[in-house]
Amino acid sequence: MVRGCGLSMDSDPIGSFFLHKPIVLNSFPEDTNHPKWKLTPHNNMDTIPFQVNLSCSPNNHHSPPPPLHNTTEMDFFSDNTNHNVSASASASASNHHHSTTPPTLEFKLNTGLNLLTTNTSSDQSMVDDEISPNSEDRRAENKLAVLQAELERMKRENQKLRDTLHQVNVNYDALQMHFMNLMQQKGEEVEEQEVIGGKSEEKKQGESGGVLVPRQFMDLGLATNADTDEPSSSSGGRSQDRSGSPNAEVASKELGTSMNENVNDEGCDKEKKEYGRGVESEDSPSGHAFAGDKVPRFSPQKSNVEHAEATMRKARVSVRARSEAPMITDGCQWRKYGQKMAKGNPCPRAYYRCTMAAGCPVRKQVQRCAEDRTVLNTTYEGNHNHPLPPAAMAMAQTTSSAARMLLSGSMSSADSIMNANLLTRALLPCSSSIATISASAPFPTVTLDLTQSPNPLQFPRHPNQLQIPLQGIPQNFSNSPASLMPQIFGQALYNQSKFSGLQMSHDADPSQFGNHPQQVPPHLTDTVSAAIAADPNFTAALAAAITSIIGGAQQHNNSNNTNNNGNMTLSNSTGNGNITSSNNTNGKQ
DNA sequence: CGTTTTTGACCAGCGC
DNA sequence: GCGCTGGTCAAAAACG
Repeated sequence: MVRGCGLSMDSDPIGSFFLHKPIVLNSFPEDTNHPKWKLTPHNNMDTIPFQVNLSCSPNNHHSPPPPLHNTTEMDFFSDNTNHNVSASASASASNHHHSTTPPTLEFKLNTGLNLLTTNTSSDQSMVDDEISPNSEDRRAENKLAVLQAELERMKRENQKLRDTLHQVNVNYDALQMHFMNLMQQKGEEVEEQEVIGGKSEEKKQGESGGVLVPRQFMDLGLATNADTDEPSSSSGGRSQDRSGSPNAEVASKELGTSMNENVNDEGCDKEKKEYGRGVESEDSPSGHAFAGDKVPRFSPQKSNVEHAEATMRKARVSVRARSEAPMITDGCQWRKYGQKMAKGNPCPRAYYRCTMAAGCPVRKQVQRCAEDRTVLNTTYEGNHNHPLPPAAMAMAQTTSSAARMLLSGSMSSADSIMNANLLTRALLPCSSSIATISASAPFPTVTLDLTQSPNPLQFPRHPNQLQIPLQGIPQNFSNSPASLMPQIFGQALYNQSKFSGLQMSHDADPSQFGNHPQQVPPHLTDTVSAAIAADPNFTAALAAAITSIIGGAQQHNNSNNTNNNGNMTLSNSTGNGNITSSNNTNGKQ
C-alpha cells in the first residue's frame, strides 16, 4: 500500500476514469468493479460509461450531487432526444424506483432502455388491476410503440456516436502517422549529429558502462530537465554528492539520447545513490517517453545553446485547482520528502517525489494558496522515466510537453496565440477557469488555473503583460469554441489511451482539431463542462491533457522557433478572445 | 518489518 | 561575508 500518496490509484476519483475511458462507446468499462462504477445493472453495452459517471459519481465529494432531473447531465444527444430521455427517465424513476439506491444512479443510467423492464413490470402490475382488456391492450400497444421508437432512437444515437468514434480514430491515426514520420526524421538527424560529433565515444562508454538501460523508446527531441538536471540540482544537498556532480553532468551530457539511446553513467549512478532508495541503474528500465529529454546537450554544435539551456532547465508545470484534498489526484504515486514554510504563505509547502519507479526524477510541490486555501497549487517538475498508468499519463505528459515547450525556446508568436486560444477555448466552456501559461525566471512554468474565480489576487499578472488580440486563429477555432471542447478533450483522452498502450509519448497536433469542428455533438460540451466544473481533480486531469496537446503543438512547430528567453505569459481572463502576453524578467520565482 | 512521514539540519543561490 | 530563502537529505517516528 502506498501511504504517501493520497492519490494512489485507488483513490483516483473521476480523473483517472475519465481519462481512461473517454470515447469508449460500446465497450464495458474496465473499472466496473470499482465501487464507483457499480452503479446499476443497466450499465450494459448500450450504455455510455462516459455519460454515466459524469452525472452519477457518488464519490465526487467536491461537488454536491447533481439534481435528479438535471437534463444537462444527460445532454449527450440532441436536444429533443435529451428531453425525451429525461422525461422517460424521470417517469420511470417516479413510477418504480423508490428503492434505497440513490435515484441519481438508477435512472440516469436507464436512458430509455430500462423502460422496457420497468414498464413491463408496470404493465404486469396493471394487469392485476381491474382494467378493461381493450384499454389495457391499447395501452400496451402504445407503450410498445413508444419503446420501439425509443429503441430506434437509441440505435441512431449509437450509430452517431460510433461514427464520431470512427472519425476520431481516423484523425488519431493520421496524427500518429505524422508524428511517427516526424520522429523518424528527427531520429535520423540526431544520429547524423552523433556520428559527426564523435558520438562513438559515448556509445563505447555506454557499452562498457555495465548496466545499460534503454532510456526511452522515443525521444521527443528537445531537452526538458529531468535527469541531468536532477543530479545537479537534487544532489545539491551534500558536499560529497556535489563533488560527483560535475562528473554526472558530463556523463549525462555525453550519453546520447536519441531513439533507443542507452544510458548508463557512473555519474548518474553516483548521483542516484544519494536517493536513499538505491536507484542506480534501475533508472529507466522501461524507457518511457517522458524520460530524459536531456537529449540535445551532447551535440557539439549546440553546446552554447545547451549551456544556456542548462541555466534554466527546471521547467515546471503548475496546476491550480480547488480541492479539499491534500493533493490533487494525478495517478502517480508520490512520497513526501520534505516540507517547508515558504515565505509569504502561511501554508507549508510539501515536496513529493515520484515513487512509481526507482530513480524517477519527477517531483512536485504542493501548497495551498495563501489567499484562498481551498486552492491547491501543484507544481510538477521533471519527466517520468517509467511507464505510467493511464491515469497518470495526462499529467506526466503535461510536465514533459510543457517543459519541452518552455525549454526548447519553441514558442513562436503564432504558436503562442494558437495555443493560448486552444487552451482557453477549451477551458472556458466549462467554467470561468483561466488557463495561464507563464514562465517566470529562473524556472519557466506553465500554470493552469482551474479555479473558477478569475480573481486577480489569485492570478497576479506580471506588470509588463501586453494584450494581444486574437489573430490568425483558424475560423473554426474562434467560431465554435463550444464544439472545440469535446474535440480537444476527446483527442487528448484518446491519445492518452493510445499512449498507455504504446508506452510512448505522443503529442497531438491541435491543427487537427480545427479541421473537424463538428466531430462531436456539441451538446456533449455541456455534459463535459458540467463534469469539469464539478470536480477539481477532474479539471486538473483535463488541464494536463490539454496542456499535453499544447506541448505537442509546440513540439510540432519547434523547427521554426523564435526565441523565448524572455518569459511568456498567456492568459485569458475574460473569455472574450483576448490573450495576454508578457515578457517578464522576474529575478525570483 | 518494511515503507512512509516528520522534521531538523545542511547546502546553494541570491541580495545586501 | 552574512542573512535569507528554497530545496533536499536523512535519522527518527509513525504507520500498516
